[in-house]
Amino acid sequence: MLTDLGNFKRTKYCGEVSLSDVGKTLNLAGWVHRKRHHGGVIFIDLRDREGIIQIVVEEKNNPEAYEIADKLKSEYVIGVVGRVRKRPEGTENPKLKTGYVELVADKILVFNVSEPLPFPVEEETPVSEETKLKYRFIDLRRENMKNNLIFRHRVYQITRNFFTEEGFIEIETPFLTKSTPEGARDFLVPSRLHPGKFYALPQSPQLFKQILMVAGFDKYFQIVKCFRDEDLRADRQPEFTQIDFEISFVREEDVMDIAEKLIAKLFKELLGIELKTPFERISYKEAMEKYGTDKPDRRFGLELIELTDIFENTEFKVFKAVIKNGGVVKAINFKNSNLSRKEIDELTKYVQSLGAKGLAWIKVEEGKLTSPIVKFFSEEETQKLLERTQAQPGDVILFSADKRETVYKILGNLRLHIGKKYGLIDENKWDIFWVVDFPLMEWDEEEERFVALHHPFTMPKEEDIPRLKEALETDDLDRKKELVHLVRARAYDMVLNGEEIGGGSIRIHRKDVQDIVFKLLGIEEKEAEEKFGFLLEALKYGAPPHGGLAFGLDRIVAIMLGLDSIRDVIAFPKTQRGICPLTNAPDYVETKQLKELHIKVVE
RNA sequence: GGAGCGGUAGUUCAGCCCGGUCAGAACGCCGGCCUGUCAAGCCGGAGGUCGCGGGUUCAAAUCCCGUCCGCUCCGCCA
Repeated sequence: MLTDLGNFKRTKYCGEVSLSDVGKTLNLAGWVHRKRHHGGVIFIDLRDREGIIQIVVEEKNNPEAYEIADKLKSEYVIGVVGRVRKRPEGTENPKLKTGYVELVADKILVFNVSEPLPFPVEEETPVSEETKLKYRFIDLRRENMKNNLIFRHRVYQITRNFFTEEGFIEIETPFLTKSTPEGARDFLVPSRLHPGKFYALPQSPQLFKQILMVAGFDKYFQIVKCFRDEDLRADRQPEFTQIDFEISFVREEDVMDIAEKLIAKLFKELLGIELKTPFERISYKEAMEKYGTDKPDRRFGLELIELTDIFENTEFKVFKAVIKNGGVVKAINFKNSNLSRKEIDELTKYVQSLGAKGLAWIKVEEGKLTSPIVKFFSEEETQKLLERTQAQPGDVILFSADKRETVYKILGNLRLHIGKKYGLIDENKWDIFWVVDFPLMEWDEEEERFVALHHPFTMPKEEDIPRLKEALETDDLDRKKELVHLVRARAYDMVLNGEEIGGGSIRIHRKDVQDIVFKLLGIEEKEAEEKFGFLLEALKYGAPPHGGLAFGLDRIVAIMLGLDSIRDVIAFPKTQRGICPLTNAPDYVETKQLKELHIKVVE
């Protein structure tokens, strides 16, 4: 039954056959999507990339083709030569794009057979992630996955055209590069030619694009894979794609303007949505205080309310202790929720999973307050609290009192949890804005040193540089922290529906400033020389002022398509433990290979 | 490293609480019938190491312990 392609040549995609083809003879090729056998007449839904068309085979008119059609099974790969005709009246199928025509088979060629599929190409039944990834070639035949990848392709095209029109030059940077400290864990590649030495896969092309600026390519862009060996999430894969760009002789506004234009263009051309530019900007401080996160989802309320001042002199031991230790008291008011004890218990469990000791709450009811803690409050405190939270009967106020960062984390996540769980999020809204005025560095308790919030090449605000210098000079750690925390970065993040989709900064182009920053980050001169020497060297030879940004392409595509996981916009993604079920990577290698690489595995 | 949810037929699931006719459904698959269907229909059939290992018990899909895998989250991710 099987036949070679022979001189068969496809003349059209199945999905593109239309009324204008009626009467024509076409050669179609594709997969048997489904077969309906009526005894005497067989209908075959033939599927290719562009869609599905109905093939008709009648026994009395074409016994030869009928005999072959009879034997066809799902997902056999066939070619059909036939004549397009208008469907008989009353048999049209408006659900199909091609539903007003059908192809009367003249000849059927069977190019290949298929075993029964592990799961159907139809999407009615969901399939477990692992099965989908193991049989990704089947999964990608599905309408949604196929469309996702085509959508992604269009994002590439629009992006490339956009940057080209704006005068940017696309330049590739190496994947086999040098491991650098700071940031994520590197994937390492052993060097065969240099025993004991390793390349690292780039976490981003950051240093190379800066060097390209020094080289005079004043507008660079690239759609590029990046690699970070960290734990995975729904929006994080070990290898992911960035839209990366960098420009010389610019300030923040110039970079942000280009970034906005690209996003606005993608939304307009792909979704038909006009985003209002320039995008709104909020400060890091505002984001943290109101939402407890630097990437707030503002499509719903439930903002964090500051209460520390109200409880400054409280007798309530828990709050008192927290405030005395420099912590804060904040709350969210879940308006008109009438939460039951059971629901509050669930929320308590949730915050406990985040590391909270518990969840203090007040149920505001008609004429009374139900709460395990309100009895410890003074009359005045209760009054001010109700006023500040604008409490009404039906509301439930949920508290967090702890170190500032902890309160942000607890309430920020609780807010999001409630928003999702209780359907507060307006899914039809597109909330896009910038977060600006990030601190340059923050103190890392564990490592007992400052770490860069963005990366070590981010330019501090000019007016804050004296503070940096002073911080460098003082030996008083508390004073040092105080000074450093006041230093703001010339950095900006773009946030879309509560996800960070891009971030960038104006970079340090002066060696003296870079030296100060490295020193404060605890990177000694020798280390800086070893690890970033090539950049520092470049900065000596006429580095222009420059800045840029990188977008997370996978995230952008996923959000635009309304998907929760970037796995659904990546052809061959990894599972949460970094495994590819299709290829079974990572895997053991031959001892010989290890030997060549001068590597010995230690248990 | 930690928390939660899940793992039963090819697929998606029910059964698990309360151990004993609980090895079940739908779809798919195989065979047959059928000339206008399009999630075709009708009749018949095959198909399971209940993730894995151990324990408790007269008896375990069901209870307990451990472990592996998938997903979500915290930590981590400049």
